Amino acid sequence: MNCHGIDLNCPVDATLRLIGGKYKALILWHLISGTMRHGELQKMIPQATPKMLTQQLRELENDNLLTRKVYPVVPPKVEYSLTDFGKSLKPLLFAMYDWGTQYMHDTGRQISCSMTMSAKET
Amino acid sequence: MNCHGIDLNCPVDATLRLIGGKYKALILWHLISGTMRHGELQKMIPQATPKMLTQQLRELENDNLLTRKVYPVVPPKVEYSLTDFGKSLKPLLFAMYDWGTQYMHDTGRQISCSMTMSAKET
DNA sequence: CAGTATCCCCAGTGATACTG
DNA sequence: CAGTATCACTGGGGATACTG
Repeated sequence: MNCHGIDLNCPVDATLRLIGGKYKALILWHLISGTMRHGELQKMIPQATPKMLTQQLRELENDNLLTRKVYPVVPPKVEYSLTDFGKSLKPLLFAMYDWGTQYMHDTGRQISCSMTMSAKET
Repeated sequence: MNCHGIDLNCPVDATLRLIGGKYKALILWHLISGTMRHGELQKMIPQATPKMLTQQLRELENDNLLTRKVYPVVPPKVEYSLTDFGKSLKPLLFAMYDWGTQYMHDTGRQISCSMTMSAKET
């Protein structure tokens, strides 16, 4: 039994169960460049509704891929950051980025969501 | 406009649109080790119903990630293989496999779906 | 701001039966 | 064997309104 009550026997399957959610890889990818607030993530992933974004963030938090830090201030402030476990996904996320970049280049599309290379060094 | 009628601007998003389908990464992963028939894939991905498997295979075919070869024999025989474009996903799929393997190892789970290392050399 | 709480709908999926 | 066709359902996800 895994964290979702289903047998995991294939590593690729296991990976997908953790980061295969609708916006999970995208969220994790954007968090590579650093801590972000809910609203910032919302702007970067506009296709996700606030509800969905929150839901995916909660699942990622439950799976220990990111941490949620709440500041007791008004107005509310919440920051999301990758855990070390989440950071271990960097090679995979960069592989996704690289393949997508190549694909978009080959098909002549613009790339409007880039990533500073400095993040890769961390 | 991309192949599904939605703007693609983030490479990670672009990647997910092509291989983010429910069983797509799994299908592509299993095809790395070579050509496979529908029934073989079905056994390797039992959680997918035949209908779903066919549907995902069609989408992958439409996106030129795999080819479908029909032999005009009785009983029918259909073989699926990765295209060169599909093979370009290998680094990404192996990154998924590697991360999943590490994760399963860390959480003390058995790995019953392995992959011969020979495939990696191709 | 960063969420919850509700309601609601339909598209994705399963189950079943059938066919070239 | 490798599908297609059909029906039925349900729960994932959208829309909206509200709150600490």
